Amino acid sequence: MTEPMRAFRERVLALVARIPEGRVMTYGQLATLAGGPGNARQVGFILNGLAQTDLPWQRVINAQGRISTYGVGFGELQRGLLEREGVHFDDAGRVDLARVQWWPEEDGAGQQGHLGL
DNA sequence: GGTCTGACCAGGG
DNA sequence: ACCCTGGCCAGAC
Repeated sequence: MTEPMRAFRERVLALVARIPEGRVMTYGQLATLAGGPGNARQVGFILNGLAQTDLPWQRVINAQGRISTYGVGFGELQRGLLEREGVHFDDAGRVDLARVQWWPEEDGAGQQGHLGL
């Protein structure tokens, strides 16, 4: 693995670790914030195998608000974990990103209107 | 090198 | 809302 890619991976994991309970981030969003816009697919690859770590991997979904892990057998688990955190899925199996997507900037001062406004 | 694949994404029909 | 397409780029052969 190349050095730049290793650094990218570390930044992605660091971001995932900061996602608050009940909130989510998308693959593309993580890629961009980690300094690799366009590397959304790599983020999925990086997260593969993280299901047994203490990182909140379940809080990463795709840009359409859908679970992307059914294909690798973690779909039901991921959805269950998120629902247990209070994330709501609609009839189409999607979450309302406008409400639950998390951006690091929210840490210090709330900016995004996720508080149901 | 070449080629295929993927826990993706945005756009178009 | 759906499906398809092209673009994307690191890994694995």
